[in-house]
Amino acid sequence: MLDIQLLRKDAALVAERLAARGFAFDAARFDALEAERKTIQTRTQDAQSRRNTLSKQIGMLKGKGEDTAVVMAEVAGLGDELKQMEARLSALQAEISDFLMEVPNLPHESVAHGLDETANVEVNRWGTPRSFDFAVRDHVDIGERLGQLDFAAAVKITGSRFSVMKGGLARLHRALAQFMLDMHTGEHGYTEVYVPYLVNADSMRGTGQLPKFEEDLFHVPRYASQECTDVDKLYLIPTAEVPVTNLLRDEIVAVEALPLKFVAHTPCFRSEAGSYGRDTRGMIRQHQFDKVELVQMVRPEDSYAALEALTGHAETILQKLGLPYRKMALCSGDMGFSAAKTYDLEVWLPAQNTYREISSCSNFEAFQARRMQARFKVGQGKPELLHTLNGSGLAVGRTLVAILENFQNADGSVTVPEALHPWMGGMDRLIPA
RNA sequence: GGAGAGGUGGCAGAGUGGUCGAAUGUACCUGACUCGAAAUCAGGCGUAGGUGCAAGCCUACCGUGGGUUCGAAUCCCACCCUCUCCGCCA
Repeated sequence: MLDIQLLRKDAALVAERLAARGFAFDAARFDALEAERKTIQTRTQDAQSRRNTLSKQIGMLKGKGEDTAVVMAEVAGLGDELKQMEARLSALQAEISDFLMEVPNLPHESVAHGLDETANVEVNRWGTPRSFDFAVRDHVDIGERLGQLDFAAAVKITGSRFSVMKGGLARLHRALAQFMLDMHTGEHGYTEVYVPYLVNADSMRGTGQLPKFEEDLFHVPRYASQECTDVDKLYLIPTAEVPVTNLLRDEIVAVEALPLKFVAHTPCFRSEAGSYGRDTRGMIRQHQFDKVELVQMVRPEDSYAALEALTGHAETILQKLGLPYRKMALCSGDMGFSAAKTYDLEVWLPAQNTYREISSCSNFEAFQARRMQARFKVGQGKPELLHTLNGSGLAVGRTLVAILENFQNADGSVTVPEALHPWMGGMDRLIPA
């Protein structure tokens, strides 16, 4: 959510900056709503004030045993009108809040202008894509030839866009998550957290998934055999960002506690509505996948340095695994709803002969913090909104795909990167059965 | 699943219709005393919004949402959460 004070002061400027990301901000509507709100609020509060004064008088008179008829008569007329004004005011405030909740974050000044991914800027590349002296297979072929990746079984059990892994591949998947967690806790100073995979609507609003992106989410009724009204829905998390960032919702922490750095390994659930034709083959786009997520809460002045550091933490994983990648600075139109600045890390996939997103690292500035009232306090000072950041470190399923494709051998086996050996129980290759 | 108790300021804890945004204790901040500290004493000490150049004034908030009333922390309804006992369970 944007700062309403900023909108009141300069809606035109905000509209201009939002246009850079392809969002049409209706400044006229905002101004009209605000003007009416202001009038109604002032009038309502005046009426409330009068009622309170008169009611106190009644209390005093009764205390002294005097007659209250005159005052009672005066206050009697106030009731209906006041009720109407209060209703109108709260309707207006809800309208303004709904309006604001659908406005995306302002892009940081360093973000390139552009409306889609073609305007993204490559920041750097790491590693050299390997050249193969045999025909490369994609991860689906490799996994199925190993006899360790089974999409047919997943379709039978659940449906499309799920997968079943077995044996060494399942272990490799687990090893990846363990390796990432151990790196981030041991080397990068993050605190591991375990969090719920089902969250309430307030949490989804806090990080910005709601109200705009309901269709991307899976949800369940809070109780079995219950009609699903909004309040009674629990949502499956689309990323650990949601439960982890919401740890700070409605909290005020001492400035000494910052920065807070959390890492969580969770499954993620996405309905992938509207992407029916894309990445239908393989594990690239699944309804359920695992991810190790990095989350930071920092002082506002530190958040851009923290974004660089956090992105670096994700890059370290790719480097240790020996996976070639490139770092992209997203343009204004390609960033997520809540982000002020985002770097995507894209890993090299030989079978697709291209780089594919494996991590997305964003600074949300105070956008999420304002929605969820996540604040810090210096000494006895006034609470201030902190800045939130997060990034994948990394998406486990896609990392697995990258390993299968980059480290495949002519005989159908796959070499396990050395960094993962401690978690592989002596297994250094996956070999077809 | 059954039975009961309860949700009040950072914490503890009063308050069952009328100057209650809320006693008291404690923590915290400022000042006095002290070489310094402790102890003691005095004052301060929630969040959000509106209005004003400002001092300030006003409004809302006692788990959440409704309702009754001139007036609700207090009464009524629904929901959420916590705790205790029994049952069940990884």
